Amino acid sequence: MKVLFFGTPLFAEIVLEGLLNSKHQVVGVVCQSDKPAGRGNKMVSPHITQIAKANNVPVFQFEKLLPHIEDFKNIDCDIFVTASYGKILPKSLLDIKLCINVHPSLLPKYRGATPIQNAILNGDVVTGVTVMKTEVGMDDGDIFLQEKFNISPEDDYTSLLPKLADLGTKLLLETLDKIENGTAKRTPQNAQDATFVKLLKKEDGLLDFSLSAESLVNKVRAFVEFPVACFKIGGEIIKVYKAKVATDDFAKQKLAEFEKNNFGTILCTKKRFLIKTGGGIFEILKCQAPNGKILDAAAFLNGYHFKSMAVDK
RNA sequence: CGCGAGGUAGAGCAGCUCGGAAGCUCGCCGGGCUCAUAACCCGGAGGUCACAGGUUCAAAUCCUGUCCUCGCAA
Repeated sequence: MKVLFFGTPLFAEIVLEGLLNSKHQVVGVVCQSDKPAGRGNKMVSPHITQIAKANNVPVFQFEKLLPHIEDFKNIDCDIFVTASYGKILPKSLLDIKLCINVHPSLLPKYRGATPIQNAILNGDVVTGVTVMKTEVGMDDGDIFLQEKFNISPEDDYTSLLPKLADLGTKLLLETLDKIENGTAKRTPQNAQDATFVKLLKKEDGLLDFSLSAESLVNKVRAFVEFPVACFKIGGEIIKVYKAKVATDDFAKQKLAEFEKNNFGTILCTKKRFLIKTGGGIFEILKCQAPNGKILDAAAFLNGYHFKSMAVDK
């Protein structure tokens, strides 16, 4: 089939690559417009544009889609496919052709912008990918295909996203085949079971050490790309990129030594970075001081001068 | 020219204000001690202080330029 693809970030890139390597033909890639980014605020194109250009696929970048409805009507294609495009498509656009979407969750659970992060954040063991009809409502269209996927305790957002994107690609290709030969079936979502997840904000990353160590580790895993889990000590922000719950004897012994201290107390600074929490011991494995590089805990501790032996409240 | 921080031994850092013998913590190599070690003791290797100019009797340190890295903001 001739596909017009809508998508912008990494998840969309992976699905697009899968489409390009399939028997289906991608007639164009629609992504968000260039934005100033990085030091110097230079204008940067979404990376997906390079993939499109490398495959000689035309790229369409619009600030708003609505003024370009007539242009879309003139594009020779059979179907629209969206994958993490980043904006809601107007009804007048969805009326032109059938439009299907790849969404990395078990819909109707986790409708919205950050399904992968929230699955990890909540400590889910199972998530999945859904291919459904794109509607004006947020991720509420009829489901074509859905498949579960196990989240490993070792997975963080960075490692899980490509796995779900690969699964999404597989389901998308199956759906396209079924639509093409007329065997596709749709199942409405059960709206009563729907949950919604919002865009993440900077302040969402702040770690609250009154919570359990396990939930803090989940936040680290979920937010590793953005906004990055962090805490303050002596007024300085320390970002945490990798952490675990410490349950070994050495850690337990340290916890016993500081039995009377409040949560947020740093238990050990020799070679391991342990912090007492409201439930268990939080161990930092990779972190970053302001202006510094991301370091292993041992390297970080060699040179870092603690201004306090407890995390700021 | 968006704002800011930095480049010193294999790693992480101090020293720069106020120029005058290259330091700390770890790692590495060798030896010692211990029932034991994520402990301790002794010794050792390892640096063109990012690069290029300038000032000076003397520059990691002061001045100018270049390259690279990172944080913030978007």
